[in-house]
Amino acid sequence: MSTDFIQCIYEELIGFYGPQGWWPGDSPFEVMMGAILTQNTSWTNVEKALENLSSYMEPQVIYMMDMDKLRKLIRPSGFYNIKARRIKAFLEWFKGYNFCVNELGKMDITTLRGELLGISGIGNETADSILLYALDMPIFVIDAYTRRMFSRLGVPIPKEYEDVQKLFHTAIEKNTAIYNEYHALIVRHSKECCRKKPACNGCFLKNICDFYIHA
DNA sequence: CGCCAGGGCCATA
DNA sequence: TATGGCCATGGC
Repeated sequence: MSTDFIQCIYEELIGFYGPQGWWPGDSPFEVMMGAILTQNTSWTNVEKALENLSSYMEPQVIYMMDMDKLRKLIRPSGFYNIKARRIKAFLEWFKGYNFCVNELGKMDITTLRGELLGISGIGNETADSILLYALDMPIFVIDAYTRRMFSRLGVPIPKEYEDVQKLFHTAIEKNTAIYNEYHALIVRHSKECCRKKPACNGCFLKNICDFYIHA
């Protein structure tokens, strides 16, 4: 059963790597900006952009900021024309909640997710990253690493984002801290191990994988 | 030099 | 529904 396997992999990863303490960021708003900036972009480049933004890191300030200035500041993160537009679109929506994180935190998670997805430039992964890592809401983030890692380990992964998410929501208890750690661990392991050993051969997950999937 | 990174939108069939 | 093109920088 792949749900047991998914639980088990979490235990293995947390045992091996320990807690990851995501998301790196000084405030929920910075996490939201990072979530947009990191779309298809390496985190090291995002860090440069966030550093450039650091003295302006308040929603009202960036909302008022000249577009050309914003473009220039986030340039290192790549796709800077599009991302500047996406940040402005997000802030235009956020203004409706008085740029107040606490107001978002009081909302029903399904309603809020729907609103985030309605913003141009916010898709499934970015929305869920904001919900989980900026607002501490219990939702599992699915990304390319998650799909690749588990399909390589032998778990059949659906095509639709929501279907993959359901798989993890079913397998793991609904717990924000665990969802937070698990996704971070998947990213950590994917960067550290799977990139060097594309089939996950010989890594410490191999035995558990053989036991559950190939038994 | 080429490849890719913690996606998402849009046009086309 | 499902591909394919596009956006762009910096690390390796």
